[in-house]
This record gives sequence, C-alpha cells and structure tokens, in this order.
Amino acid sequence: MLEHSCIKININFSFMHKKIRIIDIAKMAGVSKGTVDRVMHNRGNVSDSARIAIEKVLEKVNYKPNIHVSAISLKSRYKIIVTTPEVSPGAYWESIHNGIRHALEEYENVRVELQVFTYNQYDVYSCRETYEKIAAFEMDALIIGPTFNEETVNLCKKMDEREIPYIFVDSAIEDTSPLAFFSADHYVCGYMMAKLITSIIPDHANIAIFQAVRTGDRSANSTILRKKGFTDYLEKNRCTNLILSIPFSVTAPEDNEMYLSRLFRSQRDIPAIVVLNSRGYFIANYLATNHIKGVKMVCMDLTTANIKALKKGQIDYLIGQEPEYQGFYAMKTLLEYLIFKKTVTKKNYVQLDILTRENIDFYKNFNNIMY
Amino acid sequence: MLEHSCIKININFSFMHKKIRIIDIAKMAGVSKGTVDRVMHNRGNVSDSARIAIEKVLEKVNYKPNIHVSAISLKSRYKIIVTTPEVSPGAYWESIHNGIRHALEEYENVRVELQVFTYNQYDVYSCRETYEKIAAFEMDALIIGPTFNEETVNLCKKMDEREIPYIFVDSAIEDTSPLAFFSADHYVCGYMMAKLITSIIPDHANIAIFQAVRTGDRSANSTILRKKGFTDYLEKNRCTNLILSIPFSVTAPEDNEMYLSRLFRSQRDIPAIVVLNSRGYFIANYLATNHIKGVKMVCMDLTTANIKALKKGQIDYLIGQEPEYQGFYAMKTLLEYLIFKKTVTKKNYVQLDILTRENIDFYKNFNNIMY
DNA sequence: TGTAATTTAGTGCTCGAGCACAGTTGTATA
DNA sequence: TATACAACTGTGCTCGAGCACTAAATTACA
Repeated sequence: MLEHSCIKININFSFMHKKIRIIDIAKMAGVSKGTVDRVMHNRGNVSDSARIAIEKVLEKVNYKPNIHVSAISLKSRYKIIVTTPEVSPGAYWESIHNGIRHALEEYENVRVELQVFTYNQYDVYSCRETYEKIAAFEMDALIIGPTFNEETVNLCKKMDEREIPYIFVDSAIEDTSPLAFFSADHYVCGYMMAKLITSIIPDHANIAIFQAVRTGDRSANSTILRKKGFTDYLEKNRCTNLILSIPFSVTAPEDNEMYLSRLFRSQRDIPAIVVLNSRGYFIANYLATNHIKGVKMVCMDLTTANIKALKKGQIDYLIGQEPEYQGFYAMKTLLEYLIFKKTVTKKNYVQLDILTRENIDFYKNFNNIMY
Repeated sequence: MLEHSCIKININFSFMHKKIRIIDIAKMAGVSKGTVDRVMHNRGNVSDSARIAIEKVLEKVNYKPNIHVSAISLKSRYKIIVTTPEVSPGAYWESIHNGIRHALEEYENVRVELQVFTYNQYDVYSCRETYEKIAAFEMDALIIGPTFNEETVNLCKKMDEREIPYIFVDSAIEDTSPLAFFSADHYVCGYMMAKLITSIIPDHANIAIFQAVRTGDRSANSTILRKKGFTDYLEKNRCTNLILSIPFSVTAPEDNEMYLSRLFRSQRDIPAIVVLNSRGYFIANYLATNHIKGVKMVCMDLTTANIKALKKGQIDYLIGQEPEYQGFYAMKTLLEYLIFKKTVTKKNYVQLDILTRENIDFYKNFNNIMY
C-alpha cells in the first residue's frame, strides 16, 4: 500500500484570529481610542508623547481596520465630478459608469454629490466646452475619462493650481500629475492583438485596420498607443503582412458602408480585420449582410453588440479591458484617499481578457463579482 | 460648429437613495423589527397575520440588507470540513484554499472551526481512507475537492443520510446532490484548448497529450471531461491531427523523462503538446533542457511554475480556472446558506481565462481583487 | 496669582442587522 | 376563575470605527 497523508488543520477563529481593535491599541499605548483615531487619521491636536506612544504600538501590531465597520460609520460629504465621452447603452463607457456607481454603493454612508459631464469623443470642440464648464465648478475631486491630449492637459493644469485631485480612467495622459490612473496598457493591447490575428491567418496575408476619423485630425490617445503596439509586433516578428487602413466616420455614418465596399472592391483578398476601437460589430454586420465569409477578426471591448458578433462566430477574439473594474476602483480609491487619506498606487493597469465564443458564456463582469 | 452635448446629472445620495432598513419595513407592516427579522430568516414563531403583512411590504419594497452591518453583527458558530487533494505551494489547490480563507475573513465575526483533510490525488486508497475518517466526524457542512468518482459518491451518500450540506469545488461529481458546485466547464475547457492549439500549428500536425496515470487505472473526473471536449473539437472540425498520448507517473517520477525521450525518439515531428492537468511546466522544462525548440504548448492552470514557463515563451497559452474564486464563493455560499438560509444557485461555472506572455503581467488573481 | 485662551484627552453617541431575553397575548385544563 | 403553558411580539443590547462634544490640562498674558 502506498504512503499517503491526511493533514488535519484546526483553524479555530475564536482562539487564533484575535483581531486588534482600535481600543486595544489605545490600551496598549495608555491613551483613549479618540487619541488613537486622531493619530491614525492625522487629525492633529495630539501631544508628541501620546503620538509617539501610539506610533510605537502601531509598528508592533498589524492593525487592519474592519472595513465593514468603517463603511457604516462614515459621515463625510463630498462633491465629485465625473467627465467621460458620451454613454450609450451596452457600450464601453456605460460599464465604467456602472463601476463608479457600485463604488458609491459600497460607501453608502458617505454623502457624495456626483455630477457627470459628458462630451462627444469625436469632436474636440465639445470636449473643450465641457472642460471649460468643469473648470469653473467647485468640487473635492475629479474623475476623467480622457480623449484629447491638449484639452486634458489644460484642464489638469487648472486642477493642479486649485489642488483638486483627479484620477484617470480608460487611459492616462502625459504631462499631467493625477492622483492615479486605471487603464489597460494600450500598447501591449495592440501588440497582443497583432499576435492573435497573425496566429490565425496565413503568413503575408493582408490585414485591414478600422480607425475613426476625428475633428481636428487627432486620434484618441488609446488608439494611437494600440496602433503603435500593433505595428511594433509585426516589425519585431518580421511579419510582412500588408496593412490597410479603413476610415470610419462618426459625423457622416452614411459614408462608412461606402468606405468598406470600396476596400473590398479594390482588394480581393482581405482575410483579417483588426478593430482598435469598440466598433467591431459594425464591420461584422457589414460582412454578414454582404455575405463575405472567411474573414478573421480581432476586436476590442465586450459591448453587447460585440459579444453578439463573437457568439455568432463573426469575431474570433475579443479583448476586454475591465471597464467596470476601472470605474469601481477609480471611485473607491478617490473616496479612500479623501476620507482616510490612504496612500494611493498611481499606476494601475487592468487585465486584458481574451474572449472567444467558447469562454464568453462564463465571463463575469465586475457587476457579477461584487453581488 | 458641430452639435454636442453636455449632460449634467446630479446624484445626490442624501435625497434619492433612501435605503430601506429593517425598521422601515417593520413600521410599514405595523410590527416590530424583531418580527420582520423572524419572517426574513424563517425563524418561526410568527402569526399568519403578521407574516402576511410583512410579506406584502417585502413584495413592494426592494429590501437589500446592508452587507457591512450583516457581517459585523453575526454571532453564529459552525464546524466546517474541507477535503481536497494535497496542497503544494504556488500550485492549484493552494489557491482554492486561499479563497476559502478569504471568505472566512470576510465573515470574521462568525466563529468557524475549520478542519482540512487532504488526500493523495493519485492514490485511490489514500482518498478512501481520508473519506472514511471524514464520514465519522461531526460537522455542519463540507467542502469537497473531488478526484475519484466512486469514493466521492459513497461519501456524499453518507452526507445525504445525515442531512449535511456539501459543496464541490474544482469539479462536480455525478449521482450526488450537492448544495452547489463551483467549477470550470471542463468539457468546454478541453474544447477550447483544442481550438487554441490547432490555431497555431499547421493542419495535420501531430499533437501530443500529457496525462497522469492513476492507481486503479482511473483518471480524474475533470481530465476525462477535458479530453472528451478536446477530441470532440477535432472531430467536429474534421481535424486530421494525429493524437499521441504521453503517460505521466506520479508514483515513479523517474520514469517520466524516459517516457518523454521515448516519444521524441519515435516521433520526429511533434509540433504541439497539450497538457490537460497543471503539470505543463514539467514538459516545458524537459524541452528546454533538451534544446527541443518550436514546440507549441497549451496548458492548464496559473501555477507559479506554469506562469514562469509562459513568460519564457515555452508555453503559448495557459488556461486559468479561477481557483481563488471557486474557494471563496464555495465558503461564502456555504456560510450564507447556514446563517441566512439564503437560496443557493446550484451550478456555478467559473471563467476560463486565456493567458499569454503578453497579458499575464496584468492578471489579478482573486486575492488582489478583494483587497 | 488669577483668568482667558488654547491645546489635548476622553466619553459617549452614531450607523443597522442579528439575536437573546423579557414581556404580552391567547388558549387549554384543573 | 385561577393557573399553566404555549405562541407570539417587542425591547434593547451587540459588534467597532468615526467623530462630535465635553472635560481636563496646559499655556498665555494681564
């Protein structure tokens, strides 16, 4: 008979797990719990002797406040502004807003007055005007879902002057000093998309990239980075695929079908399309209605429309960037910074989920995880 | 100038968000909060008239208990047993145990006496003996990480007789009636692995499968399902790849290198290896030390060793099955069932994460998500 | 040295669900 | 009608962090 083990571990939480409370620290330091609280939250009005005694105890013990009790006993009031591109149902930005809302629900005792300002992400003038309005407002903090570089830098400068903390979601902007950002690594994202698309098409096959055209001839920050990652992968791996660009107009959507049909007329063989924004479903639908088959597709974002196309087999790989998680942690981080003066991790890169028609049914967005 | 919008939404939580408390329901129904509590937790000792009045109010309002308050005001005591294959550091089962522990931390006020029994997953006798010990114990509930079908069915029968609820993690066993299970859909998992491996190798290329040999000639439940999914994919898509089996012995590990070298001697061209258990790193290391290059690999589980091999580029795709999530929700579900008599969703399939060397650095296991 | 101003420390209330215990009905039986 | 016993219901305490309010100690200054 073989050797075998049978480990028996007794974890009796009533004995072990003696969790340290604020009052325990107070007793150890020979002060009252009020004083401990003042030291831990930097509220001042504490003598040096008391402060040092408490700090010594804090070094020794590993105090972790009971988050549940914290959440119910808060009484603060804050005014927070959120600005992002416009929100449409089932789409990317809605998920970010959902995440933000969930964070507020977690701290339901905190009175937060939330103001949401949206702008047209394809129109720099809309963004500029919205940002000007925001700059004039009173607030305790700001969450920014940025698109245009220059405008965002300007807004951030004003916030810096007024010493108002701000956090980025979706992507971070250079030359600003945010409290933190929550975003995907867009460069790696593009790099990975290149790897995925080239793995499922023949060498030297053509690849078309679908890209939005913006007012003022400027692309969104994230798209630029993704494209850089994409081309860098091809270069690094000595891929000789021909890259075609498909323009995509938001202001004149009637032109888009034309762009596509022009492409498919001029190029006989387009075995692969990569969409660096969340409009993958648009091309998937075009291909389906025009009975164009055998085109491999790698697209971004788990929007309702994209998921549908993935399940139908029109899209091969869909990349998710956890928008609910981004929104949730942006707001959570902000609140904990404002309330508890908690130290903040500045750079926060979210997961890049790879979804296929096989594993999409098991995908849990952050909503499911939380409740 | 283009049209653009600037939506301003005021979400003032002090006005809106009037959250309904237990005492509000009591007032509406004209009873005391104690009675409402009794109705909601099915504790009995309530007159029909009071019960009906409260149930009517509950239908109208959308009451959600404040989870934070719930967590701090519990006073129950429970004895729970966990049985899984042996745990080794950085490996699959450790993650499941971590998840279980985290759930206990979330309900730190509940006094849980936890007993862990592990068995050798490659030795049916070890399992049998461990299960016999467990069957004799007193407990309020049981969490099972099963391997052997027959033995598990026997244990479950005894639990059914004693009316002790049990939950499966990792995989569910047929002919049992668990309270719930948390596992990946192993069939789909194998199916997806077949899709991934065939997408990165030439048609008709050979594929080797690495499989453990068990005492009593029986494979683990999950591995059987994965293999079924794997072969079904190949059949369905008319793949003509030749499938080779590599045996893998745990009892005589010195034989494994021999098995591998024998394979690579007999077959000149093995461009792909699929590992349906979490030992992918073992083959990756063999290939590396023997300077065998160009072999594509798809493996299971985000163990420390596998992640290392993925980052080095030895493994191409690694499939994760959220072990922390499984453990966490198994214990959480159990506690909420015992304490609150909460209704339980029986079938719970976890996410199948696809990891590559590009997105592995951003992967958050459940530990990170929670804290 | 006495009084006001200021700093520092401590006490006690808040949040809401859970739950033990006391208190109040109603019904049955001597 | 008195008493026992059940069935039911309401009251009040618990958990621990936050924070307001009060009390005490210290300093400032006439």
